[in-house]
Amino acid sequence: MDIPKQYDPRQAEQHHYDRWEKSGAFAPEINKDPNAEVFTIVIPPPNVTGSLHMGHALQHTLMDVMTRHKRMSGFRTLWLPGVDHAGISTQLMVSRALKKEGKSRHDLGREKFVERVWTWKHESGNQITVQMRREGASVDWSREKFTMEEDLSRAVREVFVRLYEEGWIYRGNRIVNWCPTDQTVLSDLEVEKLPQSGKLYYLQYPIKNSDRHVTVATTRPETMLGDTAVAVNPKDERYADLKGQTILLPLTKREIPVVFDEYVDPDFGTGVVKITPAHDPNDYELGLRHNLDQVVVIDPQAKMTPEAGAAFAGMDRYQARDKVIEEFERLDLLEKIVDYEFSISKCERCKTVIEPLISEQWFMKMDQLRDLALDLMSKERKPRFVPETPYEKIYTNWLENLRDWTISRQLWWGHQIPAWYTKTGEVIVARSEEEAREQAGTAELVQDQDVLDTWFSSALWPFSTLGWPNETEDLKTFYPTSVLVTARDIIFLWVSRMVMTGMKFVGKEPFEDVFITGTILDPQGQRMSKTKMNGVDPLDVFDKFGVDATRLTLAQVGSTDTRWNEKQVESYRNFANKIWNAARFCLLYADGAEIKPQILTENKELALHDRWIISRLNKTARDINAALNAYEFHAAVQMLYHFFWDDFCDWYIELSKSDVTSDKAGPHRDEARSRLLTVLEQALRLLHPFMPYITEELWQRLPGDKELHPAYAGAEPTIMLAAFPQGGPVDEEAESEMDKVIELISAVRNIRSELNVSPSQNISVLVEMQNSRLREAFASNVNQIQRLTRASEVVVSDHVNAPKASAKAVLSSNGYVAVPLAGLIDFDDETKRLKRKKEKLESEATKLQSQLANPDFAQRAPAEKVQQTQSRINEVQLHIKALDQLIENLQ
RNA sequence: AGGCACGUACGUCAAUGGUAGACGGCUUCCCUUACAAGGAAGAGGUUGGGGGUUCGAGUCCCUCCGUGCCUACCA
Repeated sequence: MDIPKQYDPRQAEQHHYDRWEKSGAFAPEINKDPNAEVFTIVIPPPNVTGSLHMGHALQHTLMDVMTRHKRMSGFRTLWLPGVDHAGISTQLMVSRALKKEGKSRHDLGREKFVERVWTWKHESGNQITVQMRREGASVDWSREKFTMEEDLSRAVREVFVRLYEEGWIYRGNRIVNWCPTDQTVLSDLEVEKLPQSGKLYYLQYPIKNSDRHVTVATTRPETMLGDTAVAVNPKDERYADLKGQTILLPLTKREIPVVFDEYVDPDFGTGVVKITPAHDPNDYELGLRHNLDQVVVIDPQAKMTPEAGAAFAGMDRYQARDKVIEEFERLDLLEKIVDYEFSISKCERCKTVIEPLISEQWFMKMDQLRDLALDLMSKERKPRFVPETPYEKIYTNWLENLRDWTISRQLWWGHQIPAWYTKTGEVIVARSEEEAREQAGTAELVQDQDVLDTWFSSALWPFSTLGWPNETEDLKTFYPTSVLVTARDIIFLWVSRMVMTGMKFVGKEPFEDVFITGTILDPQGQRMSKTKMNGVDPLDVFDKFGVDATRLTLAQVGSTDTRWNEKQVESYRNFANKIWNAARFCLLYADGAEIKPQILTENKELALHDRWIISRLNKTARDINAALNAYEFHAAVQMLYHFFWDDFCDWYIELSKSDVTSDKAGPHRDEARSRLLTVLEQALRLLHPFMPYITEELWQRLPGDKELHPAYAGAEPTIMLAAFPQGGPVDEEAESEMDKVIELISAVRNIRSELNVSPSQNISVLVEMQNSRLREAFASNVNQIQRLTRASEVVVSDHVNAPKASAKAVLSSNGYVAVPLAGLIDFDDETKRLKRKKEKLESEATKLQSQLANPDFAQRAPAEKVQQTQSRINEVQLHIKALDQLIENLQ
């Protein structure tokens, strides 16, 4: 067999995914066990406009690790993929393309525009699904969903109608966040507040029938044209005499009242606030309380309206601002302008400054839905957040302060609101136009032009994708899903809403657990973002180091924020190469070997290193299962790395090498080779959820029949469907004896290194060991010890007469090892070397003894702890004593 | 403005209140017949500062310093 010396990730990545997908191994139907437990994940649907970024790669890796682990453990697994129609982003993207042709969406008209979006979707909207295949994501493509397709749209309409009938969805005229660029309303969660340095303008408003004035402070002077009152705090004695006074609003000739409201903070600014109910959310609320007029002076294009006055009508809001200031200056009513830091609301997508406007929109009442989610948390503690802190609290706090959700959007791309209007203005909400006609008793209906917020359909994702509102088999089988894996920034936008709708419409929580991933930051600790251009493209990393190495790096990130560190990926690339070469060795000596998992459990007389590796394998498998079930990905990766590299490669392969590579063919050699190959095969299975490509590539090269998990009997062979090792008995005796063998070999290597004895120089190794069991263990491993210490002879005895000119090291359990080095030993240096070791031990002993000497410790610490400390002291002291002996012998 | 996290080796990160670890990097030696993307052996820490609780603190409490994140209607 010809196996290259270096692992080529690209080669493996090209060969397996298609076969997996076509064989149906990703679909739950592959599992033939009718009693199999079910494991489900629905993917957070990426935007159809999106391409893969590090956040996706992280989430997908974790979901794939879980899914592959559960699948190999015999679960009926479904990882359901899909894509979100992403209303605003997609509409913007297609509009931009149109602009290049010199057209706007209005030139096309709604119908043609939407057609155009669909064409775009079919041509270039599947980029991310291609990239997910590269990642190795074992999603069931046969169930792939898109939020705009008919069955999901049906679910959207169903939910809308039901909530409308209950009075939880309503239409109303309220102040909303308006984006003048995108020409649509936005929910509170779609605007971001950014700190900004600006100016605070102090304007003087004359008081009628008086020569006095009040001064108000504002960051947006242009809104004064829409002022309908000024307000002061009722407790503010400075302004008590304003009661009943009228203000002459400059530039407008309007007379406006003074109102008294607790909202005003007397300590800020002048303590007098100008009130513009039509253009500020707080003023709007205050206006309602005091029955104030709403004068609209800014229109949806952010231009001034005729109501702003002839001098301003048609002017841009910022131009108007300058003009207002100019006028105030001219009238000598501008008191001062000061520099001021404040936050400004911007459209999350296009960064335009939001203009609060009064507008007729659809809203969803959230109080009862919110209570469903809060009750679920308080009564059943669901969903379970991982990590629990701080996310459980963040989630509940947010729910407690939840306000109504603006669900309509003035876009064309999205789910058109299933509401129709009759000529007389009657509103009909229905599941379809026919239904609406029936209800209205007329065919002359006009459908509402708005669409729903993209997150409306996302909120239904865990059940709409499984066929709801139909009572499908999939819904019965896979809902509630097992775990949701997502980033923390959409806990409110998405997670909470899924919980609420899931409870309301299916009556059960949509997922048991919510795993919140960490964030991958750039090397400077900054968030990766398109605008900063500091993002690392996962596909570049795949190309450079391979998908498997990247996945291992990402899996380790888990739920902690981590700075991107390419070195880490490189080290896992090296790990992949190590795996490759370990397998290469096993395969080079596979003649006569077969994979027999039963040898791992049968009670047979085996050599120490065989018993040891089986024990290590069992323990590692057990611990990895536990770690994965607890979402401790970091721990699982560490365990795999150490098991494979340290235990399997550095020790087991080396210890079994002489048997495996022996010239003598025969059962002894065959069995050694079979054990090696079997352990390798088990290790590949453990690695597979993390490193699907290399493990499959190697597994396919292993000789003979390889067993699949019984649930997948008869399926096309793939490591994907082999049973995940569950772990078995741990052989404490073998582990402890092996530790001593390792200690002995390390001690000799240490002597070699410290005394600069070249590896090529022959040495003798003399071992004195009082403990008979260990003496036997050493004796029966003389060949291995000799090989690994590169010694010409190894003598093990209960008493050795080592020459004085020997380098020595103390072994635990009453023994020492001596390496005679006539001519190379300087007695003074050797004494110093041993004394250095002694010093280290002495400082440890001192520390422990002072602890033990403390009567409080002996009294209050658990007996077990005291016992442990005592026995450690004994051990250390024994070691010191032995060292003293060696030092004395040198004198 | 409030709230919440975080601060551990040169770097990135681990550590149910019980002797502080891993990987990379670094130093020395070695192309030993799976692998130099490798092997062997090392060096490296008052766990941001200070105080407290405890027999015992990286871990719990207080405080200061530093860094992030989220929420918010201060015009």
